[in-house]
Amino acid sequence: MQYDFNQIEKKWQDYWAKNQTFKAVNNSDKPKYYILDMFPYPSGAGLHVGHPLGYIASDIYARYKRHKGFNVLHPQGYDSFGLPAEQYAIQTGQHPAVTTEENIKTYRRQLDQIGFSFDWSREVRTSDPQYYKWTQWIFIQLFESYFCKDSNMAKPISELIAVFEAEGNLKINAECDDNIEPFTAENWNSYSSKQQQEILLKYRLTYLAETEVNWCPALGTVLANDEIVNGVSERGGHPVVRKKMTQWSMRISAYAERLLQGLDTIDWTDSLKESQRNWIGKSVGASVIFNVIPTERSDEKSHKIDVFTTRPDTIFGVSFMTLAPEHDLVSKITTPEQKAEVEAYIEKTAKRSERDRMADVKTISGVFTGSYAEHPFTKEPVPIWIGDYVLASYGTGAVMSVPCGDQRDYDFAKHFNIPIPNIFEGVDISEEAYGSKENVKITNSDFLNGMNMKKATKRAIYELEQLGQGEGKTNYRLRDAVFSRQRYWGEPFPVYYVNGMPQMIDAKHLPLTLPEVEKYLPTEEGEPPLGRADVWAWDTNTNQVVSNELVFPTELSDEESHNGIYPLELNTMPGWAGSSWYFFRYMEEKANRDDAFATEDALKYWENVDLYIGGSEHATGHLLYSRFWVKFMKDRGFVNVEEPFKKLINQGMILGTSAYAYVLKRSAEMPESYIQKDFDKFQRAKEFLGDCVKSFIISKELKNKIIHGTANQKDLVEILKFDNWFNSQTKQKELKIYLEEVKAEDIRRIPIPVEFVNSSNEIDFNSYHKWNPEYNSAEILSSIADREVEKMSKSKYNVVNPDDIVADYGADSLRLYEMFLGPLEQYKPWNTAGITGVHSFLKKLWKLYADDNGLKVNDAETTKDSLKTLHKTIKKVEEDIENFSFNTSVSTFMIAVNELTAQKCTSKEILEPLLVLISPYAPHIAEELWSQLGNAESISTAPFPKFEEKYLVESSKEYPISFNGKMRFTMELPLDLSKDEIEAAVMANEKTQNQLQGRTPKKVIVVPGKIVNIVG
RNA sequence: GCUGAAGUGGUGGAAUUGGUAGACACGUUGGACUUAAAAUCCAAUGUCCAUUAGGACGUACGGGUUCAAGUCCCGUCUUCAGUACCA
Repeated sequence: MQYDFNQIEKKWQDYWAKNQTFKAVNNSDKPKYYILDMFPYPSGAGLHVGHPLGYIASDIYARYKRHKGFNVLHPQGYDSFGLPAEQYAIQTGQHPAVTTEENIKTYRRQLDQIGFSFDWSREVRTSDPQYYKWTQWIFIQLFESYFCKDSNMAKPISELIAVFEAEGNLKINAECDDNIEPFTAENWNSYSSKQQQEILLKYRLTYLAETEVNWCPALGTVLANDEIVNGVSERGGHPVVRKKMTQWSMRISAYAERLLQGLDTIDWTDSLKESQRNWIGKSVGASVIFNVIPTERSDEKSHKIDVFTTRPDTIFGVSFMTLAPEHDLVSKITTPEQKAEVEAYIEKTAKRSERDRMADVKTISGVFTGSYAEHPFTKEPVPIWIGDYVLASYGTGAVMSVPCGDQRDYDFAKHFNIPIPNIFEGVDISEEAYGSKENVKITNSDFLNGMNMKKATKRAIYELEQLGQGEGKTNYRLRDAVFSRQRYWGEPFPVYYVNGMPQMIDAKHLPLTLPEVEKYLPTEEGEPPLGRADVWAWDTNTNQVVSNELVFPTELSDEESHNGIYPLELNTMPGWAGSSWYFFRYMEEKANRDDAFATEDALKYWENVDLYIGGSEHATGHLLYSRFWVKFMKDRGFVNVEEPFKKLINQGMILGTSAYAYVLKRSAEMPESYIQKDFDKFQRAKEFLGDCVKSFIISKELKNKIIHGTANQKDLVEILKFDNWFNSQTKQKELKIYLEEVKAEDIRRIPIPVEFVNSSNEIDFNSYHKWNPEYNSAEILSSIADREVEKMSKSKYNVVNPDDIVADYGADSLRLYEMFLGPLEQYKPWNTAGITGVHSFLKKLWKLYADDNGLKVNDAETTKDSLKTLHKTIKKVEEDIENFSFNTSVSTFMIAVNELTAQKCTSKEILEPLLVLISPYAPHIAEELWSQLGNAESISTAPFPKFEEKYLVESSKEYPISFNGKMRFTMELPLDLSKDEIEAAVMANEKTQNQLQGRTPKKVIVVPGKIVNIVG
């Protein structure tokens, strides 16, 4: 009986599918457990070995939970709207739905052969109209809601309208746009419908607003910040301009405080919570209004500068103000004398990206506007500057500068010779600002003198309020999220426009499906791709999508004479729309999904996700938006939970181990990109060529030490050793001289596909030359590959496809190896060579149960050793899984199998439970052996073995005997000895006397069961 | 700049509360089997010194606490990720 993994794995995957082994049920006596992976975007490239890492971990946990008696929901689906399919459509004209369908098929095939215990009957796809119908529905609910600050929750907009009708907006405490004019009930009732709609938009949780975007006219599209490099588009290098566009926004800022507070209730990693906290960016302080002093020549009335500060206690330390160069007031308050300089500065700043402004902290720049503001208390004039260290996008885009208390203000003041008044008692500020909030008293500050920060802050706010020039304020960095995309392959908005005002399509007519277009590009006028659709208007008479031609031209129509056919929204929703609620959809079985996104019963039963596994790159995107939508849905009574994901684990990325060879050929026509211009890499290349067997490279660290002059004697010895080694070998010397003459452009570094490099880093040139004959005549080609760890990518030829691994070693080997690589959350390199280790482990495991003559397992008596091995393993594996330390349990299995093999164990009593332990990790081999042992049911139904301490109790211990903390030898002693008895036994040992060489120990430390340390 | 994570053999990594550093694998070397190769099995394998016995050094670097430090404390460096000069 051989371990035929291909046959076994196929057999059990078919069995699971046929018997629906992993189908979850929505009612059960067992406790529920919902374990979810971040669903994948089905890209055209298919899976590489990095993708399944998180799925394997969650699958192990899901299978483990089933053994532990839980009703487990472990679904999978596809985030199938997205840019790559659209780009492919633009290039090839193929409908994104078609390519997406193909990609999903590939993904499914690849996932299936890894043996996941997914309940595929609950699959979701965000691009499926039956799914996005409900995404559109949620959008409508957001539109029909506002955020009540009194009750701190979302409420139906109808309630707000009722208030407006009864008392206007004077008393209402609701989250809204900044530019709200107060109105009475009378005003409201006299407004036209359009005016009322405009006002309501300012309160709705999703609303239309003018937003600044990075517009690239050449591409006809909006670009993300990281798609722009040096002011031009990353692809194509086209110019990018800032442009205002009307877009849908989500009022996520209303939920800032709840999103922050909620973090304390969920079990996520501290680093992840920290990045969300930073993103929300709460700061408590005050807003202060400074009146600009009008000059004779400046225009009209006085302007007001609103600043936000976290340190109102330092208000008497203000010696200047700084506005962001983009600040609206700049053009209004700049004096004619300063105008030229200010404008030049603004132009200069506009070219710098925010990243640029941020990275460069050394350069201090700014310009005086010529104007002054009046200090609210002292009434002294305060000069107003502009400086690019103040960002327009945060707070009010203006700062009251307190150089004695803030280092950036201090540097700015020093640079421009602005006075630095000291308001801290007994603090020296001649060298730097005093940023600490603790242990200091305020001075030179009128009514704040002698107070500490806390007290002074309170008092300053009180005094500002008395003057009407400020108030206590909490500021959040979190901005409302733009929700429109100028793309084709996304959810259409269920929105049509009457007189320019957005109207929702009634939920019962959803889904509003994507129209057909002949091209997936923006229109020539710069409209989104949906602008190309011919049939894209809403007929309110029939509630159907009809031809655009039926829409009355706006100039001819007013509301009365309209024919009831209106243009539909041309934008689509962003990628995070569908992913913000998909975890609820899985809760419902497909049969019941027509009338609700999930039934109440299903939502009540599954509540929220118990364990969520995915990449940390979603920390502030998906994971924040989902929390926002769930809170909203809770407020409106659609779901019962406040948070979507109770526990969350980030899996680290698996990196590729690229291989490079160095080629020396002066006249070769080789791609420019292979030339090593980087000095370090050039040196490395020379060393590789100089000695293809072993390369000694001075580490980067050592180089840095030499540069910084911090190398110690030991480091210098290292360097000398390297030189000696290189010089002592004549052949090397010749080669070295030869290489000395070599110019950087003579050495090429060529990527070698990883499949042509063996585990000893030797390059298989036969295969390589067949694949690429270009370098057949190269003068020298390093025969050993230089390895580099980088992201897996096609262009680096380091992608490893799981299909190949499964074909060569089997899914169980792949699963074990992915776990064996290292801790789940860590970034780690993939190296296929190492898989032989886990593969031969599986073979050894098989041999424990079966040999050429068939099954070896029998009813033999258990031995003490075997029981000990088994229970040690149970204990460790259980602890490991609970701690998500999957790498260490693989080692534990190896140790167990090595031990049981050495013990020649054949006892069913030992070997049967061992299979259950291994089955979450290597389910196929476990199922096969389990059924060979005569079990009719799938191993997934078996309970997890129970650990029993009694098998691990020892009677003696191999004590390490240390002298001054250094272990010298070990001594086997019974565990029931007292401290004194242990000491006596150790002192009587001949080796102890050898170590002491006649000295009398000063002290003997005995920790029973642990260690003996002899001092002296 | 700030925030977070990390730094252990040739490589991936282990050491869960301070108690035998390097488990388990990969790789390497030697051996067995074989006409040969593959597969499999056995042995060695942190570095240095020593014929052996054994010894010295060793967890990024420099200090400290302790009978005992990879683990705790202080300082420094490096790498990776994120970022918003956050007033």
